[in-house]
Amino acid sequence: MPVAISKPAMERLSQYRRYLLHERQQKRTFVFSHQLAAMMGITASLVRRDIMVTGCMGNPSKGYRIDDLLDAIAQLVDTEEPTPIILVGLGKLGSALLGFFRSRRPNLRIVAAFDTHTDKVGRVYQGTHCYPLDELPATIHAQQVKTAILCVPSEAAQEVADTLVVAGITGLLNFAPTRLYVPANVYVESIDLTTMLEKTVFFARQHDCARD
Amino acid sequence: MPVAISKPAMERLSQYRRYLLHERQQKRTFVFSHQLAAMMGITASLVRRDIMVTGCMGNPSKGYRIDDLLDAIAQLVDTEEPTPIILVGLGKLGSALLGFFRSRRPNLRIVAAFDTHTDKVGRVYQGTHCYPLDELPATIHAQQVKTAILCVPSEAAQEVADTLVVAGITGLLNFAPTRLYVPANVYVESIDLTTMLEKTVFFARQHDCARD
DNA sequence: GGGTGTGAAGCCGTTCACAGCA
DNA sequence: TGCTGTGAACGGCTTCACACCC
Repeated sequence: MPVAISKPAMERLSQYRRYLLHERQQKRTFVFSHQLAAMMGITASLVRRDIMVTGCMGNPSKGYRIDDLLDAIAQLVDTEEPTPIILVGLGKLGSALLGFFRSRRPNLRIVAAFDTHTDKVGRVYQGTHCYPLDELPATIHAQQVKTAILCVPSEAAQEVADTLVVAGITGLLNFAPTRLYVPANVYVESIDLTTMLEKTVFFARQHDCARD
Repeated sequence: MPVAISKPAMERLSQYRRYLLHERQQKRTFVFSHQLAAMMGITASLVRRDIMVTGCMGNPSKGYRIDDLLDAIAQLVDTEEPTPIILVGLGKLGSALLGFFRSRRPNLRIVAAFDTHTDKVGRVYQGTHCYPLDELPATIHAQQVKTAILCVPSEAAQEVADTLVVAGITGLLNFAPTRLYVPANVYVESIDLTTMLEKTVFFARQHDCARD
């Protein structure tokens, strides 16, 4: 672990990259921190702080070289080879996510999908093969998979998570609205869609009241 | 706005509720703060702090009455009538979300979906009718919708968001990987799935290195 | 004794402020 | 002059610590 990166900083780096890639396509070669800040809706200091952890150096009159930034971010957050990922649970949400993640970052490849339903097993969804759950450990070992996306119903989530952890998964992106109990050496990122919607509704109402 | 609730507190209240509803189904009538804390993976003090803002009072020997808590949370975060919500963008992700949110909180009803593709308009997805985009303002006004879920491609997101805001939307749950520029009286909650996956991959690797 | 309610302290991410530099 | 790099200050959320109560 070369440098410690906080979770919010990590999220921002991922988003800087998206913007930088876009800018590079426009043949631009330099950016100022305040430009990144403006498009992210944050302060320029924060951008510079984030860039500090990448070790990238800017130039007071030109700003940061986009290629340097992209390399630095890639070196910090990516591996050399594409990272294999698996997805468990091919319900509506699961297969939508398969499609969503396909064709985003080419370095993040969903190499296999898993489901219990026998009618799904063997078929191909969004270009990804579906296997039965009991092939999980073999696939994880064979491809050295470390990250899994979990889209199974809440009731099954903990059990599947246990299987994944035993098989060697150390990172879980969890869409089931349940807390997962995992060992300390496993990272869980939960996206609780219902909670997010309730939160949006709540603040929508609050903002509505506050309007003049 | 009776009490100020921070964003993290709001998320936790939504999650307490899920657990409390589950407990009530098991015929349990009281909980201690440390029980809620254990299942959320947080400290008991934090739970008590959150409960403080609801105005609910506990009993040192019994804990909190579950019905009281549920009422207090509902009063704080819900409206009396079901809240109407619209969803824009019926791609794979959009229709998966329609299905996901249907049958979750009955008080949050997705009353209509919208898309530009003429072959989708007029059809029914997951029990929800799909309308063309130009009917957005009429529907928002007619049903007094304040919250919208945005699942359109990045390129279209800002334009659609502008339309929504003009029509009176004050809360946006955005799945497009772009920052949205909106007036200060509009709340935006963005779920950046690609960033979340990158984040998970990054910390998965870090945790993997740190294991003994 | 064990749990609640809450002032006070702590922590960590963000912002400020400014020296250094092109 | 205007931007970068960064120590110092700030602020808000979380945790500590403890009085009070059953």
